[in-house]
Amino acid sequence: MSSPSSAAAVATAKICFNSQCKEPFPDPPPTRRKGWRLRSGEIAELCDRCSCMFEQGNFCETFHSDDGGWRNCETCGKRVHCGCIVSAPTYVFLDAGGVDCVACARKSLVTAPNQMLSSPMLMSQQVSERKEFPAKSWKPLSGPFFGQWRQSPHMWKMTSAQSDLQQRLSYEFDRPNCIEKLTPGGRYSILAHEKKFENLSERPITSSLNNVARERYVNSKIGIDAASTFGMFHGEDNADGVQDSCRHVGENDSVSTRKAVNGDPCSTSASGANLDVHPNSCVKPATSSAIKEDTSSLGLAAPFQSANDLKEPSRYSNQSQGQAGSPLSKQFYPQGMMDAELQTQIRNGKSRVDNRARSQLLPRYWPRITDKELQQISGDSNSVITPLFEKMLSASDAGRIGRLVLPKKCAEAYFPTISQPEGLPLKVQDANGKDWVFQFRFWPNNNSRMYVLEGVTPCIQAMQLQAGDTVTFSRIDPEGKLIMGFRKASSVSSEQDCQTLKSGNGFSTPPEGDNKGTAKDFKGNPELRNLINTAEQWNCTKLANEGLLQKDGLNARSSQGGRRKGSNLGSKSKRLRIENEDSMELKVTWEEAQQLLRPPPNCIPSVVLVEGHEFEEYEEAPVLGKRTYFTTNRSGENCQWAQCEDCLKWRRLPVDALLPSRWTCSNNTWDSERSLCSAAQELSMELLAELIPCKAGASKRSKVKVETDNVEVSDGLDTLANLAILGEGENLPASQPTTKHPRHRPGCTCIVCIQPPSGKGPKHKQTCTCNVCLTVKRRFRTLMLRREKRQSEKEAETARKQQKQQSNQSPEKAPGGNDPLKIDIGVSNSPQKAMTNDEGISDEGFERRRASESPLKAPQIDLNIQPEREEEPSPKSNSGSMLRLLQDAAT
DNA sequence: GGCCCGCATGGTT
DNA sequence: GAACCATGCGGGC
Repeated sequence: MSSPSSAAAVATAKICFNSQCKEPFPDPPPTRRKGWRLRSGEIAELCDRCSCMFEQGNFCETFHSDDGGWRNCETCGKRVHCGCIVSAPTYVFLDAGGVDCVACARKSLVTAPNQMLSSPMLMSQQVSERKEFPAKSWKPLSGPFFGQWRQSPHMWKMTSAQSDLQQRLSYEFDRPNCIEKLTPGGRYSILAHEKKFENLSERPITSSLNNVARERYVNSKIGIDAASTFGMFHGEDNADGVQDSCRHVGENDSVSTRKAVNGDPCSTSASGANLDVHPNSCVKPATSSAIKEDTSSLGLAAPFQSANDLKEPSRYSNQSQGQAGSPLSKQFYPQGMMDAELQTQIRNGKSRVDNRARSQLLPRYWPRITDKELQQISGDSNSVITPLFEKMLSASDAGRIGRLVLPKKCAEAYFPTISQPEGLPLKVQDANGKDWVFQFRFWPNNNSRMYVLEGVTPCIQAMQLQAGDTVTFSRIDPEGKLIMGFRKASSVSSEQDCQTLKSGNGFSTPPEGDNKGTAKDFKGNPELRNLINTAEQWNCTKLANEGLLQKDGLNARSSQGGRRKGSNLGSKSKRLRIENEDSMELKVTWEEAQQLLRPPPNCIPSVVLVEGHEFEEYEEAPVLGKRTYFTTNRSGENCQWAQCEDCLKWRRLPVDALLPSRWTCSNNTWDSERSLCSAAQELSMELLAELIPCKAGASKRSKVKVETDNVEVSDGLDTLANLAILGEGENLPASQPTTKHPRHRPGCTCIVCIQPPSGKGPKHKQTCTCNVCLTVKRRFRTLMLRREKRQSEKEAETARKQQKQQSNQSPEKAPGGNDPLKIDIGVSNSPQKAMTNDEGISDEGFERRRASESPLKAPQIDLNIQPEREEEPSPKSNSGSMLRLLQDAAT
């Protein structure tokens, strides 16, 4: 069992820690020969051979084959040793009994995520696969995840004691140091942990070890590392006066964890009050609370605290197999980051994040990376991805400024502490493995801070991100790297994602399944959204299910990261919006806009059912009527009020009156006395103001301005309504709603939104066979066939008329002149721009599109349309256009 | 004049 | 009402 190398250096040799080997080896060894973590917190020093076996996971098979404790993996049947310190991290106790080897446990983690598997604890336990010290080893324990991430109800329901135990177990087994590289860690249930600790508790506890451990964690800001290594350390707790109640190793461990979490040596030694919790008993609320807070603080800064450990190799290296200076530190601590400040923070055990931060991270920042994605990121390696947070890019984030505003709590939780506005360089790796260095800094702001990542533009551009897309920050262990992934706003329904949910180069999140708690609504059914939105576009469809629409609108806000009202506009489009006073004033809600829709003349809408939702569909585009206001007088009589476009006087109308978008007194066929603008107004403005608050007393424009509180759900058609109002008497360009996209929120998954504004990038191809495209094409085909038929009939009819009345007919009165669609041609100054440009459709493209649009081209809703292509001469012939459309649709 | 930096403002939660 | 945060905006280069 001797090796030549070791024999050559017997004089200064150490003896292999393996009692069945005892092979001497040089001291210091030429190569690192680290084994498992000892109860003392140190690492067993092994000879080359044993070390190799240990690293390969064959140690027990080699040396403990005759020992007891062998069991079979419930999944693969592989023999698993469960009877020694070396094997402790190589198996997982199953809830239903039995054990799984870590490999199987890990698989089950991926394939059958459940509340436990999704829990931070489990994630952390995956870390047990790490070879090297994971900076985050105890991070899950602390809590960014424990309570923020996923926030599994299960987790929330756990008692404090359970939480504590989980945390403790989590970090203990999360620690690569103690687990060394054995096999990949898998999921651990609480039971498993408890059992494991029971096993551990059988080991003798020596006072010396306790002292060692105690000293270690007292000295170290992250004493938790030392104290938590193994349950044995809890002997030290005894020294604190809690020994009697902490006989159980697991319990003791729990206690020591808490103490360590305090990060305060004093509290450690004098924290008896905090320690008098029986291991198996439920932690008293007060104690638990205090503990949690401490814990959270530690955890939130975990990676960096860990890095701090690295900065103090003298104390930590022993525990971490001399990993000081490991890539971890480099990753998390770029040179500039390794500053005294950081050390000070670490030494002081200060936590930048309190429990509040942990628990109050807004749901919109919760990472929504699925296990699947995690697996994709980590690949087949033993890397463990820990989602930290995500953020939907704002316009300014994705703009040229190159500054990504970080949510404060996220920044403080997961990024290094910075005390100077200059901040620190932060190395982040994108999903392609490319490293980026951003400047992580902050601005003082209202006695607070605004954290930003500077220099993100190249990265943003490389990932082809834009406002509305989501960037995700994760940490990959054991490297400890920060990973910046992304999720395109359209990914949930984009072609590729529809089919494979591929993450691409980012971590696209599947539309469903993972957003159980937060992003439901239509987010959970993007195709439905698409269909609805598409229907809006194509047919000016009126969604019968208003509740659905509301959901839609709300969803856009809630599930898409809580975009603010009106904040989805980029600076440019916002300027446009501001400059357009009318646009600003003329906001109407979705419902109001819906009310303005009028069926096209002589057209009976047909109700179609799309995925269970009714759509009122017109074969011809509806027109927008004039907005009116309904009132009820004291006698209970209902009436309707409308304002003359010319004199601005308000006229009372029957409730069933439907007005064209431009309505004047002369159109007042219901009240001949007031059919002239010269006629006095029936009611004074004061009375009207009472009847129609906020409307009658305002200017022409603002009279119809509607409070914007409900705008969130109105975004879709507010501009549509504006068109009607601003249209100055002209019908809504019937075709426009079909080709121009109402303002959707970033992240909107409708088929229009998923198209990049620039026309670049992935988009739905003509051959796309996703449900959205198929449905759209099918319906489009039907519509076009009908339309073509009708058109030819009209043309024939018009031709006949022309022959008869040629002398009286205006040359412009072309066939189909009565077609309301025709009127739309003349509408060129409508503020359609506002409808689209905020969501990414470029102004130029929009202008071009608008310029080239013809009503009959309207149905040509090539949702993948490119502005450049729009410049192509528009077919004069309707039929030609139709043909082309049909061809497209047929593909 | 354009860009960048840093702070201020104000809407939103 | 406080905190957060998107973005506006002024000043400097």
